[in-house]
Amino acid sequence: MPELPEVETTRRGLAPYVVGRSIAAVEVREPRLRWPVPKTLPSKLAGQRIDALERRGKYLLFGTRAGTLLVHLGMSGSLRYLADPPAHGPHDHVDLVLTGGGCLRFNDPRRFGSWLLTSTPDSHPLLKPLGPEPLSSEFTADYLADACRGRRVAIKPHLMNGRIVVGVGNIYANEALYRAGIHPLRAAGRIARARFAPLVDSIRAVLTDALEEGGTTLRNYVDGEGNPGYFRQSLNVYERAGEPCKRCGQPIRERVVGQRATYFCTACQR
DNA sequence: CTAAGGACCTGTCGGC
DNA sequence: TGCCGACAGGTCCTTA
Repeated sequence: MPELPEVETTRRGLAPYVVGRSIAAVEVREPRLRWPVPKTLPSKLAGQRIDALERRGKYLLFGTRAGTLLVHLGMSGSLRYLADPPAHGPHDHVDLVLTGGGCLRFNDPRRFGSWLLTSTPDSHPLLKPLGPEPLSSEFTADYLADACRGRRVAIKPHLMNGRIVVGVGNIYANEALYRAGIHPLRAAGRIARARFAPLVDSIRAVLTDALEEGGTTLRNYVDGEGNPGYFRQSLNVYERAGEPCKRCGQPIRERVVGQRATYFCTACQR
């Protein structure tokens, strides 16, 4: 579910409620997530102050003196701040209870999310291999052109590979390639050099626009305060198979590429 | 090394 | 109405 705009929206919404506050307890009702929630995680975090809430790719990083809590929302996860938490419901797997009332509640029907603790986030095996942040100055046309050189894989799954660039999932890969006029099945290594600047700009623009709308809600996603994202209405191709291209009127096509639904306009994308 | 496919889970929806 | 298969925003791991 959550791609960069949704995770960043969650981070921004939660930060004012949690940064500077202390953890009273971590209540793990269902430890069977993508990886088991470590049994020692609650005792290590109890009593710690949350000094920072940052994001790397689709991971949220809660910094404490005892280590950094890594939270990933997987496909269907959401993390909400509840000032006065009601009784937990289905799929409310973890509560991070703050001193003085309030808690962060993690809900994740499919359990592809994760809660892990590390004292060395920079060298953590899940974070270390990640590529640049797409909204940072590191992500340039030169960088992406290099990262595509000689690759036979289709550009769309290549953009969704976190080692190339982080934060771009299925919705925004489809949307960015539409904006850039690049066919999602084109081999990454067969993209002309001059097309990388517009592609980088398109990726940035899609993510930035989605961020302004609070992300995209298709099913489960809500931000830190429980609000859905409103970018769905701005999608040009995603889940629009058969509907007219907003630019040329041809029907949007759908195909499965790398096991993921892929949407494009054959007239506008080459 | 690269690339492709399976695996992990639950909920929902369309078709018969 | 009920059942079954396909599919859903991610990404690691295995296999070729």
